[in-house]
Amino acid sequence: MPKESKSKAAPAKRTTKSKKDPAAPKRPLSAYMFFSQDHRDRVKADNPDAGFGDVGRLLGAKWKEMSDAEKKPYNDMANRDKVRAEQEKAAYQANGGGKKGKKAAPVSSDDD
DNA sequence: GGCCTGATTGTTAGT
DNA sequence: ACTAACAATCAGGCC
Repeated sequence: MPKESKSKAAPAKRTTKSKKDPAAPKRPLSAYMFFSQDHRDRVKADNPDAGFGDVGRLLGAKWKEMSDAEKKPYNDMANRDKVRAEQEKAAYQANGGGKKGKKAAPVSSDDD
């Protein structure tokens, strides 16, 4: 069995904050992201009165109820997105990795 | 070498 | 424009 529980699972305090990486390669969306994109309309259709918290909760709840096979297509999308992220990271590293302000682009032997 | 943590993704809707 | 739960994710960084 997979070791999912350990010490992680933060309470709930992150949100788009902090910004240490200047180039921020950004990560690939997760299956949930694609899932929401497709279900956002469906959930809203089922809960036209539901706002964000309601939809979000129901969405996640359903997501867990979904079978791995159901998530498969979403995983596939997330998979392709991951590849996309690879390009970002690659370019990100090619641009300085995570250094401060540095170009670092040895394209030619002599440029300066 | 292995573990962990942080940062990010997208949704909506209100402020 | 941002933030908030919802879940995944994953790669790099640190011991």
